[in-house]
Amino acid sequence: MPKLSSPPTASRRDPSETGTDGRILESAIALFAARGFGEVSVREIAEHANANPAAISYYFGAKEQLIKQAIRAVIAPLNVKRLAALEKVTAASQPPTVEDVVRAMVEPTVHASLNGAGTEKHYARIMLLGFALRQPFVDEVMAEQTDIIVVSFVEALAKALPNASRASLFWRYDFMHGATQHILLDQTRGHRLRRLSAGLTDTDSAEAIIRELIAFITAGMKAAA
Amino acid sequence: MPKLSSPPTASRRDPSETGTDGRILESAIALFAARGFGEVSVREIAEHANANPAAISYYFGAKEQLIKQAIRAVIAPLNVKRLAALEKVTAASQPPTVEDVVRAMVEPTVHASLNGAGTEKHYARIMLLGFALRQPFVDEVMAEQTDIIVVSFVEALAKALPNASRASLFWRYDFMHGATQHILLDQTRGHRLRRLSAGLTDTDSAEAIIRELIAFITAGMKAAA
DNA sequence: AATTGTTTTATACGTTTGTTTAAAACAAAC
DNA sequence: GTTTGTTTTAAACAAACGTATAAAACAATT
Repeated sequence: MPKLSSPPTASRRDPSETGTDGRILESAIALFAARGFGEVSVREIAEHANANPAAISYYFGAKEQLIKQAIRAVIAPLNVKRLAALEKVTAASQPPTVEDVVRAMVEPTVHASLNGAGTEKHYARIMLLGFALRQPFVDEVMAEQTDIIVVSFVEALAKALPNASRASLFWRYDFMHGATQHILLDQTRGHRLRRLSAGLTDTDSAEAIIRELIAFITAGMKAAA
Repeated sequence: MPKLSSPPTASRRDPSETGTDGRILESAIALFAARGFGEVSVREIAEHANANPAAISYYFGAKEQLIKQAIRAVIAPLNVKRLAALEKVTAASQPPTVEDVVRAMVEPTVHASLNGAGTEKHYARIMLLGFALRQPFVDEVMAEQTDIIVVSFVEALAKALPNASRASLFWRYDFMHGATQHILLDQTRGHRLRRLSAGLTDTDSAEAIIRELIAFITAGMKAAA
């Protein structure tokens, strides 16, 4: 158990400043993303981080805490970008267009997953695993990280589509999320869509994904009820 | 290892005819869906099925084979329904509408997940877990079960949208899949969307989900390139 | 140089894991 | 009723798991 006085992790802010705890967290994220939470052992993480297994207990306590921190570390910075992009289009005197709002969600998400440096690029996989592992402690951190985003974007969509019902906007937000999330997994799943389409879909190209997603989702958002 | 002469599993067709192997498979599916492949032990499955742990080895060999059979048993019958629904709308003399094709995908999928009897109702979770667990033997069975569906539906979409590019249709098929898949998980994730929308979205209602999905996806499919 | 607080290490504990073995129980055929 | 083939069982295997312990190494302060 970590010392109660001045927990080392809480004080450090940037995990890329390679202290032992930062190395552990980065290794955990990379290995989790590649193979899954339950499929990676703390020993493997420690080895990958050039650290001792006991150092994980020292800095993070139990494995559950490490998983929570990993989810947080990947999603939180992306949320900052999404909310910043959203504010940029909603702060204007004119109400935003549907495409503006959709872009504020899609662009940061796709760029992080495909071109992101560091832990950002593991967003899609970590998100998927967070949805897959159905345990209370995961639900907690997932809700903590994603609830605000849903509400903020639905509000912005309501400004862009004043005649749409609130219910429709919640449904369609979820469809947007699902479509975006799923296409971003193609890269890590052996480019299944690219293979099936005989190369017609370049699922490594952030620009292509963004273009196609925005066209599809924007039209879907505008659909009649 | 099972006897090589006349393997017991291969000869039985309906897993609900409660032989020991059928009970094991059903228990495995239910437990896997609830908690994940790696998080459920063969001992738990055996106990839930009122069987001996060794019976799993006897009928299925290794745990990997049991996982493969579980994925197959859940997805295969649903694929039959989807292809039947698709054939019904493409067999006519007139080309199908976009909505026809979308409905042929959405309706069987949603009904299976929400109103399905037996193992069908675990479709969304098993599908998610199949995508989450990135191992060669899982990729194999997932491809085996889903590749034909992609190709068939993209072909049908091409008939409904003769002016759309093939590339667009592949992209949008994937978006359709992602949106459908994700909304079906809300039920098993504590009704997160329903909670955030303060009850405006009834994610237990197959009719509501189908209606909203079809409106959104059909509009997305028709979007200009 | 000695002291204090923090970090890292080697080692071990008790469980649980997937799988195997060989014997027992059962069923069917003659 | 004995034989033959199949199914089920109890018991055990080695390996891997998460975590704890206590000593060593290190760093900072006086």
